[in-house]
Amino acid sequence: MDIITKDKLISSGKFAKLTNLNRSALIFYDEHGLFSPKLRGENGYRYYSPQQITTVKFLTLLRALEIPLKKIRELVTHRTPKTLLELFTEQEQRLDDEIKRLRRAKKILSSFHESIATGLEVDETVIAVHHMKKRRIHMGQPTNFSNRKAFYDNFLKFCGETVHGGWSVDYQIGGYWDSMYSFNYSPGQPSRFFSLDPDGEECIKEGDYLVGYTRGYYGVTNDLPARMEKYAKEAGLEFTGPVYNIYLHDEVCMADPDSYLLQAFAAVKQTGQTR
Amino acid sequence: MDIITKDKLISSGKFAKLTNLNRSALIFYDEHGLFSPKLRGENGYRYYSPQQITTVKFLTLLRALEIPLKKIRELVTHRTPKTLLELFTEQEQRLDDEIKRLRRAKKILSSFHESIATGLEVDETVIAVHHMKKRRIHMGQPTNFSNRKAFYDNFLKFCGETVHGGWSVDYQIGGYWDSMYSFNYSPGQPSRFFSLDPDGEECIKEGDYLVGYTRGYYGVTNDLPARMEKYAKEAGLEFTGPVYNIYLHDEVCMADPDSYLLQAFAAVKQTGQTR
DNA sequence: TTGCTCCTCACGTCACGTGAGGTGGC
DNA sequence: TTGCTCCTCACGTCACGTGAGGTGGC
Repeated sequence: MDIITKDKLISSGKFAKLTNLNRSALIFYDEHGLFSPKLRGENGYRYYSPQQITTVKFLTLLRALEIPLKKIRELVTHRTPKTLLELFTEQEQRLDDEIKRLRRAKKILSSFHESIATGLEVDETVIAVHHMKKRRIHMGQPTNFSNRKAFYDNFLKFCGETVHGGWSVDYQIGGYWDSMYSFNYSPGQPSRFFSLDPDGEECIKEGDYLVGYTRGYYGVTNDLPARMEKYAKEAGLEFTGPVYNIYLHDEVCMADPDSYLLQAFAAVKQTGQTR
Repeated sequence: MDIITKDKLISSGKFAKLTNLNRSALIFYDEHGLFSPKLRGENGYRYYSPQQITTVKFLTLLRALEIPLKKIRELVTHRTPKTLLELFTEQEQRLDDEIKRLRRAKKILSSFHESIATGLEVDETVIAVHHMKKRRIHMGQPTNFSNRKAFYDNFLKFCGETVHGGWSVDYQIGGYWDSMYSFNYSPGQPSRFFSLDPDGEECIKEGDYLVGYTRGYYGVTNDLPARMEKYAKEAGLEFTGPVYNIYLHDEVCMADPDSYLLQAFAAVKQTGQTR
């Protein structure tokens, strides 16, 4: 090997720039026996060899994988091709998992994103028929409102069963009624809960829906069911399917609980008999 | 809104289990004004409402995005649909970047993986002709060996130019010679450096290569060039293209610098004249 | 009564980042 | 000489995790 002379070597500042590391990180690695400069000047200056760039690159790769320094130190002192191969195999798996996790987070984000954006675009004073695209959801079991804390029990039950079934409870949760009749009769008691899970096993069917909005805390529907029924009657619409409630703006994006924006939509068809 | 009574509420331990958070995290959030229980018992017990599960879910989503608590606190106190929409748009971008970063890390890992695995499978005592698949690389500029620290200068130059050109210097770096003649003549002085970048603009062409191995520190080729020439002569092979050097086992997986495993391969064809 | 859960400090951890105060090199 | 780089402490930071020591509830 070569004789090491200072003129071939690189000071800590320059080496930091070359490797895109903070100088303090280099000092930290040196102090903790992870990675030391090739040479120490009589004045204490740290000098690195160009070859050490590749070593640092490998170190930063391991750090980018969030392997703790303790494990890196172990690894580096006991490395063999076989142990490294094991590590790499394990880490490739971990990376796959992590990528999946991030993709999931993206899905959740864009689900919220869509709701909030819709809430901003929409004219909430107007009730109208809109064509809605198919939308996947995860549907919970039927609810059971027999005692006074039933809402919470049902909500908890939905969350528990959702997680237990391997579904995610991170998407927004909405309320489902079998019919406009039951929505109007007991707007605070959905027949089922559902979550806006784009990988859900069921879906909100594509089709025409009568869509209305109101503001208020969870469960507050004000006169919305009545307004929807009235509109339907006047427009010659017949309710043909379930009613869905989704909070487009909820606690996630609003501080004032009385301003949450509820969207209700019910499957309808034209009867032809307009008043 | 409902009157809050304890029987609808959930203790900190149970709430922690429900939300899959550590109890200490809940206490930490409470102490730092991020998220507090609905009710505090006279004995100091923390009681959460089932509704707060969704709040926590949102919190953990933000934490999963690695948004610092400080920013989360700001966000939560000043949230509006618009600011949240901005945040989500920004975070979706960040997630895309992060996924790209992880994919890149995976590529780097699998590149090392392949080298190490090949090094373990191979019979390093044998020189032989192998058909090699096309392999993308990033090729550096021609080297210039005029002074005694030229190797390091060239190496640094390659690294600098690679990064500067937008390429990655995280893949393994190898040596390239225009011909077997120049490899044999100056085995310590490659005509160019290259990196095993699978997105590189050039490639090692698919075809037949004479492949040999030796062990030693970077730049140590021992008698490998001579052995390759001898083998070629005896087997009636003609060298038709460049020579590549790759360290299958280098400092990444070996502690002993004298045991690094070098693979050299040179493009050949049969002349038909076997001795 | 037993065992489980809850509480509040207080200190630890991880991988650096950030000065303060001072020296070395071209 | 000036300005830049380097050094060594020492303390800060971030988001909890981990006991210790003690109380409350069924």
